[in-house]
Amino acid sequence: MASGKGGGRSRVTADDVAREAGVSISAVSRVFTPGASASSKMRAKVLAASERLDYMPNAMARSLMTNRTNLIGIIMANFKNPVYLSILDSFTHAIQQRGLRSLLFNVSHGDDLEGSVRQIMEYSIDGLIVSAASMSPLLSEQCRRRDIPLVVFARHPRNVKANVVTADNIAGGRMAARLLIERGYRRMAYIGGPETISTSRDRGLGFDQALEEAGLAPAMRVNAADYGYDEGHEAVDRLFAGGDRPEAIFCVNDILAMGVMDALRYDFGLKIPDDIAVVGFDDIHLAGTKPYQLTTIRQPIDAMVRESIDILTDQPGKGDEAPVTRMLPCTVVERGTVRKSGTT
Amino acid sequence: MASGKGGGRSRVTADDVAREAGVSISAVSRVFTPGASASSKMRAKVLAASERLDYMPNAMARSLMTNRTNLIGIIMANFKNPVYLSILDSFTHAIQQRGLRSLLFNVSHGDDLEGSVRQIMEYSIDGLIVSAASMSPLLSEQCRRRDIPLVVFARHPRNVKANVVTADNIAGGRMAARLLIERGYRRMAYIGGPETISTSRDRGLGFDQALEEAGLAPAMRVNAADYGYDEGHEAVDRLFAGGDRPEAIFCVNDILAMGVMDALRYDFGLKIPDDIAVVGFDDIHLAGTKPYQLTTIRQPIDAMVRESIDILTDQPGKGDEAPVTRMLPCTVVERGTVRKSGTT
DNA sequence: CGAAGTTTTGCAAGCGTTTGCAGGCTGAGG
DNA sequence: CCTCAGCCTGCAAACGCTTGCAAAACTTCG
Repeated sequence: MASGKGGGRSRVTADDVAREAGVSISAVSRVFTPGASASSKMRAKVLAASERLDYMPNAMARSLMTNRTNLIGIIMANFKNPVYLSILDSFTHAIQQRGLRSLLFNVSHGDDLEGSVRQIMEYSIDGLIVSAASMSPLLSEQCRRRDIPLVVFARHPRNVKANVVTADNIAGGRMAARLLIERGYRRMAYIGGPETISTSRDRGLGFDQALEEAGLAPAMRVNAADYGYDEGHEAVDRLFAGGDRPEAIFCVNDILAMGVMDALRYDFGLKIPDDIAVVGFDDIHLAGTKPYQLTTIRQPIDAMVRESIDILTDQPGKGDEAPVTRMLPCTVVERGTVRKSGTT
Repeated sequence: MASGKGGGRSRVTADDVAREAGVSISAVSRVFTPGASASSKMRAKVLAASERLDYMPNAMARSLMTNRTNLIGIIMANFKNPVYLSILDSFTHAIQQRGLRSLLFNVSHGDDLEGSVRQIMEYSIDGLIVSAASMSPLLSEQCRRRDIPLVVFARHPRNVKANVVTADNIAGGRMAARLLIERGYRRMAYIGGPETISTSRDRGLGFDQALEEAGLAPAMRVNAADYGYDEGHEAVDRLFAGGDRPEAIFCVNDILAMGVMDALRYDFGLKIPDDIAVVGFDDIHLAGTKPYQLTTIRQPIDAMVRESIDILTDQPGKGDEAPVTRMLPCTVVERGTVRKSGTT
């Protein structure tokens, strides 16, 4: 029966506040429920009592009745690429702005996705964002069954039925190609990531499309084993092993491009952009640093994030609607790894 | 098969499973509660029924009874420094390993901490990790009042009563100094972060201590406005404005050190380590890349994280114990920004 | 001043679990 | 065959909140 007495050991409940304020429990509840009706007199009494007792509604109990937890799940896997820190920043911020909370799941350490799915579902979250390579059909099936809106972020899986928010990677690939063509480069290479990943495929696809439209040969192609700096070195080694060196390299993302640039400069003694051009993707903060000055294709992260949250929060009304796909345009960020003049 | 009539619209509850299996609700509950007693026959029936119905206990309802949410809150602010991506990786992984979940709060966008605190407390989390500069006494007070174990991570605030897990920053600063002294450097500078931050203070303190012990003058000192690459440039400008150039610069962290290195090389045309030495702190992944090859002091992130979670999960038993402080040792990671031989 | 209309308020029935308690069942010992 | 432990199991009371419903309180107006 510890209401206000002693040191405040046990939690203060609505009941305590009600007693303290001389009103009913429902009254307390209504004061803390945005839409509910309550006279200003009562509101004042309850608020004062809550203040005195340092009361705070229990989110668990509330969600039991309302069926809403205000929790948004975020599944992430790639904790090596700094761009994901920006993404996380953007997501958590957007989520908090709307009075929601972020439940973060890490599926990178070989923690099997399937197992995690169970753990996630126990919390009956209000929405789920998947920003990880592995998008199992199981997951989308579970979400559908439980009516949990799902957004796949920055990936475009073919086999699952889910909302998708992504950059227009194909168009982004084309931008890279057109920029290089315009500047007089002809023999191109594309260094992608694992072939299974849609972003890697799409960027390469767009790149080749634009090359073909310009009557050029398709890009020489190497797939890095993973998105990372070190993989960039290894990819260049393989690319150059063929003997036929390209004039320009388009990389599936910035962190890889940085590894590529350093391999070109330090291992092969090439000058960028004089000897060879490099274009990246993402526009991470480090791409703008002095040693790199990387020309790159920027994804509109913030806009993509906003779009994702919008879809999640709008969904409840619609229920069985067909999943939507939003592709947001990329932009070219020109720095110093592609020469300016279009010489031949 | 989709069990529930109509297509599985509403959640499957223990009640449904009980009916399906021909047992009581309590039986279902006990099967899903690790310690509880249940005959293997009943267990089998319940498990089979749950499988058929795709049942999953509701974490909210459970925590209402048990008073445990299995939720660990993480408060973070610095989403620009890549080291925090590793930290987050490590934390989420460790948390999930123990069957807990991570609730992530971003307090970087000027979202006031005070307001966030309320939002956090509503979820009656089982533990809280604060890895942000701003550690208000209010927060620790609230945690104490609600009996929520609290760990301040990688910060060492003086004014709050809370558990603290941090690297031994003073010793780390000394390591940097001793390395530089041993290699024959004499006139040192320290580029710190905002003076209010304990890590910045402590690293500088240790650095100066070791200088004094060696009979050297204290380090010239500049404080960057924030931890970031760009701030490194600006700090060097201010440092060199005095006219008296140091032979070596110790930076409060790697990302700042990278900015410093590039300012030295590109703006002042200095060679590292021939003209000037640089030492960083953290050992982020990018510190090892070709253009930087930064010699740095590494914090044992994984160990610190494990220690933090241990404290959080042990705490419930102890309750009112005095807060503990754990300082873990750093190590020197030598690369190429300090010359090898100790010439004079 | 009283009737009709409009809030405001309290009651009580949930929400999906866990858990103390007591009755039921099982099997061993007499 | 009966008794007495021991385990299982179901009942029902929480946990802290929301919300439909109807009574109470206040307004407005004839």
